[in-house]
Amino acid sequence: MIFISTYDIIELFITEQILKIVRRKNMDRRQRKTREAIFNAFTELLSEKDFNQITVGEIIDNADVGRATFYSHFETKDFLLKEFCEELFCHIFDAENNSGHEHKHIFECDGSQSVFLHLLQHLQKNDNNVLALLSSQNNELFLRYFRSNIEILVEEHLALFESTRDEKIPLPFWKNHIVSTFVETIRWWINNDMKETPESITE
Amino acid sequence: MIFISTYDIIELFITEQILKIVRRKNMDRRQRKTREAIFNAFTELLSEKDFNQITVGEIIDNADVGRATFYSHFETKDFLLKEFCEELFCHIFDAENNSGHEHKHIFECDGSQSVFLHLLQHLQKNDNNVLALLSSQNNELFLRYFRSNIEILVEEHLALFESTRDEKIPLPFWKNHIVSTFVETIRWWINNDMKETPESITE
DNA sequence: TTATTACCGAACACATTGTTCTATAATATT
DNA sequence: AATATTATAGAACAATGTGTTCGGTAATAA
Repeated sequence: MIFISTYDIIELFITEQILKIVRRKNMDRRQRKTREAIFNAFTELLSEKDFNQITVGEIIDNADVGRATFYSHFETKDFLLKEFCEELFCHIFDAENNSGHEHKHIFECDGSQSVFLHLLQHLQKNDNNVLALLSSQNNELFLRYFRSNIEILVEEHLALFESTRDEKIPLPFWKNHIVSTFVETIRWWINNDMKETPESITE
Repeated sequence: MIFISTYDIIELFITEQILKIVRRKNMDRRQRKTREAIFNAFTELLSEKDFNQITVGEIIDNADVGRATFYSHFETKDFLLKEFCEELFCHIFDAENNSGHEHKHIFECDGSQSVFLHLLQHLQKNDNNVLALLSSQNNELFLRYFRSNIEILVEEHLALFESTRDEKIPLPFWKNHIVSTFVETIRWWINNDMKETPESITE
């Protein structure tokens, strides 16, 4: 016999991501403000120059925030980037759930074709200036994060692509190929000012 | 009537790359030694840690070279990386010309299939520890340089791939797709300890 | 109203960068 | 072989960036 407490069940549903969001909404208004100010300043700087050339001094000047305050929010500049990306991509990949409601998940559609379509449409809406970041000098940086998210999605919905797979091709290679094609197509698409989406999908 | 002086002809053949090599061979022995010492120290550090976390201090300590000497060779750490990569990939892509002589160029073979084969074989020989670099924490860094070299090669030999191309697919997209597949396959191949080459090629 | 908490701003030690200098030793030139 | 040239070591240097600490102040929570 297995005992499952209500606490266990709750814990099952409250993922780490959700916890973070809840924690953030319950934050002190001052904390939210400075956090947002830092993120905004950071976004602006990222579109201008390389991440490695951005100094903490510049960030806090643009955000109009004290030095000590910055370091009470983020351990280092790299942690700022990490949290920034998490928030950014969490937003992209979850936005449909919270707002639209016409489709619950980016992959839960007709077939594997609409997967592309949805993501591209989403990018076209350009929430949070993702496009600016993906096409900036730091595109490699963000494509890396972007890729890791895509990898998870593809992993979860590998069955959708199984039909087009040749039996001779080893699975991990096939997986890598799908993800790479996905990411590289988007990279190309963004760098070439975006043609229409269905056309890209047919490929 | 067009006049072409011998000087012009010579200039046609003496590319910038060759000039660099010649200049390097005529260098003072001391210069060559320190340059090599710095490169070796740099290689070792690159396999250990992230490029951005490597300091000039570490490099000159490992190379056992004075600080001023380093800066007389390389303007900054980034220039060191640049020259390092140039020498590295110049070596990979030109090695066959200078040594083997069984085939003159990586692309001048039977068909598009052996292109893969040659490059993979070349990587397997692991000249200059390219593999260590391509699979280190800095793999993104080197794959970027690697990619730009592949791009040039593909550009030059685009005709080879024309046969497999669907007419509906725009050319620049097709080019991007070939290069990406190429690079990403190699990335996967290296990260998975390299199976046999012909199998990868058939894909 | 009171207690808590986040903020500012300034100062601080520390590390890294890139420059400049002189003396010395290895090369190149004649 | 003698001399001129050039690269190097080593140390000191200013300039910049990092991350921490502190006490006072103002906003928020209780």
